[in-house]
Amino acid sequence: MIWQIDENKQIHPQLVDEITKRIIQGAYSPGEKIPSVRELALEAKVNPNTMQKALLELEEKKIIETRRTTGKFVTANEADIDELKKTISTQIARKFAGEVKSLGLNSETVLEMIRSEFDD
Amino acid sequence: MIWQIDENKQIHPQLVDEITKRIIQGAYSPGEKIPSVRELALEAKVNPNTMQKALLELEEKKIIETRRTTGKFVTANEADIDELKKTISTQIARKFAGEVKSLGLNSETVLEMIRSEFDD
Amino acid sequence: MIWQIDENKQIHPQLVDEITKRIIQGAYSPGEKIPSVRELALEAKVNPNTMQKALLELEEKKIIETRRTTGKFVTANEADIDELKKTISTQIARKFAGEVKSLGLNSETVLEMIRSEFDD
Amino acid sequence: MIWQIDENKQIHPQLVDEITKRIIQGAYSPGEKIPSVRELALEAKVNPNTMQKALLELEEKKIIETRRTTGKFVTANEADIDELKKTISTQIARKFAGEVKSLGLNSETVLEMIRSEFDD
DNA sequence: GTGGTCTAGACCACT
DNA sequence: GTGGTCTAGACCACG
Repeated sequence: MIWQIDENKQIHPQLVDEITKRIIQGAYSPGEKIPSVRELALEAKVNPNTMQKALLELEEKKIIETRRTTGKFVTANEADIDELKKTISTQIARKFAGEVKSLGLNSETVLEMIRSEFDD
Repeated sequence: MIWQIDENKQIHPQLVDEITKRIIQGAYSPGEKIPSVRELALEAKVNPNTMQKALLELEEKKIIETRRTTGKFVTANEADIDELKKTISTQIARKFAGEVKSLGLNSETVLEMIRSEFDD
Repeated sequence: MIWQIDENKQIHPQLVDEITKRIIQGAYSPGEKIPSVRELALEAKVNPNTMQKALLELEEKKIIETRRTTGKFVTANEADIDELKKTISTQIARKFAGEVKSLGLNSETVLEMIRSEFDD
Repeated sequence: MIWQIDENKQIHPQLVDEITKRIIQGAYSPGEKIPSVRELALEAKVNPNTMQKALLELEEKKIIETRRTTGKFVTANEADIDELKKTISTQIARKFAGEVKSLGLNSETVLEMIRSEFDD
């Protein structure tokens, strides 16, 4: 699985986002074990410390949980994951809408642009 | 004019974006003088050096130009500015489309979300 | 290693030239790490920020590259470095030729002057 | 007559150099009147104050002289001018030789490069 | 200890 | 008062 990390921004927020995305997509499913910190760090070409920090943040958000000596697991509750998906989606949409509005684009133009992006 | 700067991200890219936005909106028009470095820095509550760096980047992108001891001016060529507007718009749209696609949302859902954002 | 900086001219272009020269000479070889920003700044008796700016310019010219938290390295590609040497040499020669031509000197005189300089 | 001024360097030294060059070439001959400060400033697209400062420096170097209410004149003494020409030429040659030596070029290569520049 | 960023404050050339 | 440059010193993320 590919990790796209921009070295010029802070790294662990990017890791958090990427893992969250994977959970939402179902790449890591509710109740499932996720790869070990070392494995993930290797994949992402990132220092294990940094990956550890990212996973800690996800745990604080109750998105994953640690079972000692066994590994880290995605939260079992599917409803929570669904809720998460909605929250993130609207966050992204809101941010996007804000940006295009501030450029002075009208909704027609914007919707058209989005449609053409989806036709690719 | 209001500056919304997030102190936790790098500042000068945010300044670049903000000024670019103003030029696209027409708040600063082609051929016109923009406020002095010091003035802008004061407005944005930012160190003049930081603003200077942002303006330098805009100059490298040929969006503004400097007349020594006189001030900085928006590029006179209106076609360039229009081009800029298109480029930026599609950039934003493409990024957004990429994000929502990677979350596994379909175009219907996405368009609906955008519409509801525009109804606010 | 000695740094000859003329305080009355802009400093960072001089730093750029000096470092470029060292790379061409092979004092810093392709693929090798160069001293840290702070170290170079200390050597050159210059503020680290100023050195940083100079190195940034070299990076934009693809002469050096940065590995975050590790250091800065000369571009590995030796052919590029060789190309660089040629480009710089002809640049200097062209500028010189332009100057002496505009003084109305003929090629004989010029060549003779150069020869005598090399006899020192 | 064309003036090539680089706005990013200090201006008046450039003016000094340019005028000196013209005198050496004979564009302004020994004993002759040179154009007025205003005229020169206009030609060079430079503030009259700046041109004035440049001419003052030339006067201090005894290259030109002011006759009140009449204008400024090139020093009458042709030997002086000739001396000047030699001094400047060797200065330029010495600087050039220094640069190419520090790049590690040998005299053969250098002489060849110069020749080819003169063949243009 | 590495690079990167920001602030504060100073000085310069030019108009 | 304009842009441009430099210094000094601080803090951050990362390894």
